[in-house]
Amino acid sequence: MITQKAKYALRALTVLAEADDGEPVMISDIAAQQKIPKKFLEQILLDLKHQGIVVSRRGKQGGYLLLKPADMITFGEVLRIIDGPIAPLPCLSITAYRKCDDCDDEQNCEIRHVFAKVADATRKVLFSTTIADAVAPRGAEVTRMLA
Amino acid sequence: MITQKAKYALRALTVLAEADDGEPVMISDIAAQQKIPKKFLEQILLDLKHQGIVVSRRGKQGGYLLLKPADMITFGEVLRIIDGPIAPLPCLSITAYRKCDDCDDEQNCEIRHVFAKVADATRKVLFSTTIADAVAPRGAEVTRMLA
DNA sequence: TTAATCTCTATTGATTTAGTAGGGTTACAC
DNA sequence: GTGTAACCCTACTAAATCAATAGAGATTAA
Repeated sequence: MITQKAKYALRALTVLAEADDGEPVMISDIAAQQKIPKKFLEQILLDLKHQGIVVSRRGKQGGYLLLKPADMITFGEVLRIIDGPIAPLPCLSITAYRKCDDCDDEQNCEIRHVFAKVADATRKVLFSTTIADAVAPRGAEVTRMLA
Repeated sequence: MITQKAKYALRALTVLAEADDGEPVMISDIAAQQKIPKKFLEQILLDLKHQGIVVSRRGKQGGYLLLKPADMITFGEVLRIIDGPIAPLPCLSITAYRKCDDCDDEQNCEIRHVFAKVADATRKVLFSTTIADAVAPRGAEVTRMLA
């Protein structure tokens, strides 16, 4: 299960993706629109800012904007920032590799072998889907395939 | 990430799969062989027993055996028993569906749509891989494909 | 200059994780 | 028929994580 926090982050980004270009959206507007506790959302957006996903403007008329175009922000990178490694085992993580405590011969680990496939399949989906895909009207994928 | 408990469960089952047919394996042997805390393993095997994956014999000369052949026990069903739902969102779980608190129109949820693909891809791997696959010598898959 | 807005750190209660503890029950071996 | 080696079951606990809340600080437009 992904965390509530990650869900909030993705929803918040879809709001920013749908905003007019260059127009910052206030935290409180995002929070209201997506039913996210405002103070919690503040932390989330701050994380996303520190990791280069969004930018902010302070003071009156301030708010948040996407730093990159929505079709350049993948679900995978957002999940990594908020929830940590995508991989189901530490020894399969690309960004946070760690040997399993109870495993000595990693190459021959029966478990690892199977979960490597799971990780690949998951990554394939998460890194090929962007925030733009999420906000696209349903049926857009078909449209694109026909184009 | 899957839990340590699930990893232990899968490893324990591979031990049972490699045991001689009809020969029970003692908890302490499994624990020693796979470096699993014995008392913790007791609980795990008990769960697996209650869910019809293994059977036990009590008393002296007792131990555990697989209830079904190893190639009929999938990673998916073991994970469900130990870690709960496979799905990354409660609203995508087959066995434990629950509406997301913050979501009213499930059909049009942008997030759900993406994670449905993740769930499908994950299930495809987890329910097509069995304990028998895990214990099979490396290269067996290729062998099978050439056969 | 003031009010609206983001920034940052700390704290908290609930839940989950990864075990430990400690009896109880069963059945083989002698 | 008794001892003891095995599984059975429930409860407990320490640490980590999750989902927030709290509150003071910094910045900027009006």
